[in-house]
Amino acid sequence: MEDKGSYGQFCPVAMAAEVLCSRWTVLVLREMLAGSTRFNELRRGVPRMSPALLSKRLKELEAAGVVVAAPGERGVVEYRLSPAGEELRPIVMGMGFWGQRWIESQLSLKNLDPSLLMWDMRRNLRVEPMPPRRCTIAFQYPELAENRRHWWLVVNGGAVDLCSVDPGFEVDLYVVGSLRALTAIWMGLTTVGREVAAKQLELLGDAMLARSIEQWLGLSPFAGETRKVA
Amino acid sequence: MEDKGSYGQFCPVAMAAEVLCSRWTVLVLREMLAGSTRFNELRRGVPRMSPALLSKRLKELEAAGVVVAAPGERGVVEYRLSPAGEELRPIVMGMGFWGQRWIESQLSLKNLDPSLLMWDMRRNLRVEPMPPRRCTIAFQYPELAENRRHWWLVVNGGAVDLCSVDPGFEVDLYVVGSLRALTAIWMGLTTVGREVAAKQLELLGDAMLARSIEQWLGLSPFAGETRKVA
DNA sequence: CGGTATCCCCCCTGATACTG
DNA sequence: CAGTATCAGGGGGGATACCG
Repeated sequence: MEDKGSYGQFCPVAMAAEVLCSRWTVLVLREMLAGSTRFNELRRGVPRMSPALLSKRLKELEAAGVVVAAPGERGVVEYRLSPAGEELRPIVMGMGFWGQRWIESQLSLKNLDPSLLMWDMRRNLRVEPMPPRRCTIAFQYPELAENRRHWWLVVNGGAVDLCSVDPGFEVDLYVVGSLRALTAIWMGLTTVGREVAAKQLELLGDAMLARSIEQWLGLSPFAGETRKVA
Repeated sequence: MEDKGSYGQFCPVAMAAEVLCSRWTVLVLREMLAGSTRFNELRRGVPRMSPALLSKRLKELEAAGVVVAAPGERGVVEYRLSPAGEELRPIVMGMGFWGQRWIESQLSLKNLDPSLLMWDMRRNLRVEPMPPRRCTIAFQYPELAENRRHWWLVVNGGAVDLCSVDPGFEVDLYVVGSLRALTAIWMGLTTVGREVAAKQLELLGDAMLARSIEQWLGLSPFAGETRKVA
């Protein structure tokens, strides 16, 4: 009779919490709100989530009317937010802004991950301020193991590609520094200029690209929020 | 090294989700946002949560800087929201509004609970439209077992008391009907007038009080939200 | 690429009792 | 009243392998 997972409360907060507050769920929603639609695309945003669990969550969200799964262009299933799901945007974003304001940055910076960071940067890179030609930006994190040290963002014709293996193009700009510094920049906790001055970051190559980096390197959507804690 | 419960992501959404999205947590926050401060007061709002777990969650929220526990007037511990906790209000309320819009009401109405309903009504009853004298409203749910059938709201000098045992006062108004009907009214899914007309609800006693019931019987904070699903 | 299947463990959770 | 102690059970979810 009594559903095990249910709070047993008619209150809309409780009903909503049953849908939203299971492990990984809001992170999956965050990925979908950011525009990911394919299974493996979603996985890149939640790499530590097992595919079985991601599949289960997607089905749950579909059953709840939040996600619609339908074959896309080439018959491949695409997951999209329903209108109900789209209306979760202010809630998920609100959680992010709250986290940015109230979670100690030291705590966040314990969770460094170059793959997630580069993936985020790829998504938010601003193409317009860049030269119209193809540009290749190489990121290097010297302190990391070889297989996670090198990343390339290739901007070409308005599209941005992220590579973890050398695409072979001539590199226009090298961005070399600690993963912690670049993550802090991404989160709006510091700036490129400050980290360069502090020798945590080095820009090598095209001077124009280097000078305009704060124009084209997008920051986290939450970077502007004023912090209330250290 | 790697914290087990952590998502391992620096993203503020993930950090916030670690704090907010464990079982029962948002319901505890809802209670605190509604004004409850004492342990057993909180328990009344989450009756199916074990005291051990409530205690654990309160400690977690305290560690996260969301809740402040401090001895109150008579040395009894009182739990209050910190500024960070208070800033969760739009998020928790947002979840409620979203639930009201997008969760099928049939689903909510599977979770009927007279104790929660009466506790909510006690909290939101509007004293001003009532006569200045002491008023006793008796609620009866004939279909329920004897021990959950009878409830009394006693309004006296601006204070509202909820009793599940007869306080002994003369009753000014009897509200008799199905728990489902009264819950639906509380949630804004229907109105007193409609349920009376449909014979799901009966008002007996003081005609003035009966006539003004929609003035003094407060509704759920989410009742006004326009529904998008059945 | 896009998922299932399987295994298994740990911890969450619920229940009950108890204590200051 | 305000919790803590203890215990048992179940399932959530992590890891890995596998399949179409």
